[in-house]
Amino acid sequence: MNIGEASERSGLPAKTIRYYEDIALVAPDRADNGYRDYSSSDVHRLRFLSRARNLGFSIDECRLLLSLYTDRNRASADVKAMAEQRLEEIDAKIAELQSLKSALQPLVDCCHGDDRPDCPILDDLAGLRTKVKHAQA
Amino acid sequence: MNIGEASERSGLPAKTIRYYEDIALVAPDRADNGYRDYSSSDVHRLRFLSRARNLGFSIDECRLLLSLYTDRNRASADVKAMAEQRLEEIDAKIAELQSLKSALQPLVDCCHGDDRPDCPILDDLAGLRTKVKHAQA
DNA sequence: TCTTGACCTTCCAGTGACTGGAAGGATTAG
DNA sequence: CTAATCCTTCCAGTCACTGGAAGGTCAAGA
Repeated sequence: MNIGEASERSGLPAKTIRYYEDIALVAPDRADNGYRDYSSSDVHRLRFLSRARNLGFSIDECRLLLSLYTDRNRASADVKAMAEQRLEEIDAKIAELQSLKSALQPLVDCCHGDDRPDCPILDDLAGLRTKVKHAQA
Repeated sequence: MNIGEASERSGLPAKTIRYYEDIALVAPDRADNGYRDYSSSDVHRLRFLSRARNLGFSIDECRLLLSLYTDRNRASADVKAMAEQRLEEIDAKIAELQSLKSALQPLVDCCHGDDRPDCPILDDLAGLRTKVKHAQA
């Protein structure tokens, strides 16, 4: 099948599929007219990539996951370790965002947000640490 | 002061400071020897940038925040709106990561993670939807 | 048969916000 | 005098695409 159909079936944009070929994640055949010709196992591979990317695995991790996937002797421990690391990264990112939020929220809460010029958010950015009233829940 | 000291005082790497000059966020003087010469208000600006970046504002948002900061007539509403949008982005990102986590966690939980080859994580990536036992809390 | 439009190809450049490194000049300490 | 440290500019690389230009191919309709 042509790249358009492979794109539809895998859910990946054609541009992305060509890019994945550039970096050797897929290797479709070529038809006589020069068009790429995808087999259903190519599409399978693309769907695998799509899912793994959606779970936040990097391209290099995807490459490794693919090689583990096609290696009938791999140990599930290898995959589990990668997934656990992903989970840790996710947790770290969530924690970071929550601390960001707890820094920004009180500033927003105590900025009156009208057409007067004084603004505790800018004051904070400028390093003028004014007392921030804790917002009532 | 030279860039090294400005870097120390602002907490930004010298590379970053030069980059900020490239994109016109700061404009230090030049000494006779060609070295950049930072005033304390330059450093103030850099610290402002550092704080805003740490809160996750983009470079363009920082540019806007700086211009609002130096505009004595700005309305605090403008700044508040930007900060509120940031908060929304943060919330959206947290939600996304949590949904990622809830997709990945059960796979990790039910992967035995030993040297046997069968692995529910890879099965899921491959589209083989095996039943995932809900982990006991 | 011609033409239109959808599809495909390659290649180049841009994204955001830096970061690394090379090559070379200036300054300072010993 | 020399070595180390600092500074300069400029170029390239990061990550994972994405946009666009220029042009070839194909299928359907008038």
